Amino acid sequence: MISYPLPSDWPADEKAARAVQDALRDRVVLDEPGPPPGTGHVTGVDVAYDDERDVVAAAVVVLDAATLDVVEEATAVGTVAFPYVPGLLAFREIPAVLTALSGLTADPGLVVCDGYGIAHPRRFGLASHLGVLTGLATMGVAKNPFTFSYEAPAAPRGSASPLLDGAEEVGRALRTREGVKPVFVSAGHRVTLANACAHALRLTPRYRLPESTRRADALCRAALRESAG
DNA sequence: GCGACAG
DNA sequence: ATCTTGTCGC
Repeated sequence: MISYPLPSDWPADEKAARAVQDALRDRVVLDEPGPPPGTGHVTGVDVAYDDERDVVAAAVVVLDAATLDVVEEATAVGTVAFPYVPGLLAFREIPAVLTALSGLTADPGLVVCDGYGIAHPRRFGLASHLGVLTGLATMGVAKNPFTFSYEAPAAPRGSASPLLDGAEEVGRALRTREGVKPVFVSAGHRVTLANACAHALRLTPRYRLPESTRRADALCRAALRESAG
């Protein structure tokens, strides 16, 4: 099994965190198409919190990309080491996520994060950060447009419209269910935006959110409950 | 200065 | 993220 250690220079405050983002953003790879949709593995990642106890639980669920069957799961429980600050989400979630990923035996394949990749104030969101640290292909699927703007995509499933930061397309608003609020897809690392959207559609045969994040969400919540009572 | 703001 | 009852709909 592969180990994904937390960098020794992990920041403790906001100023240092932004400096880390500025130092690593150039390592993001966006010219690789990424794994073909429907092949290999797709891994969902999510994190849950218990603010009262300062506890964080992360879960990673490896799925067979073709059947969406669960191949392997892993969780990690730890202490919250960073507050939620818009734009710095990665520093709150990544420590526990790396520990959970290190518990896997299977190849993660494409990692799908609950949040953003390149669609970020400094173009280095959670998915991109996780990709650079692990070398894995990553993408983000967020439930909200964050600070970006978009025009509602057409009603049919599969319709999409650009997610904009000014005039720059940083991601895409993708309709995964007919007539339902779209999800916001962005490339993280070693994946193309078009390919990321194709993966997102394959992962949503029934619900608005990807099966990968739904599985990971349920698992990290369960892990958090079991860590308490 | 004010409001907005992934999870 | 998390706190929370009922409610509308397939």
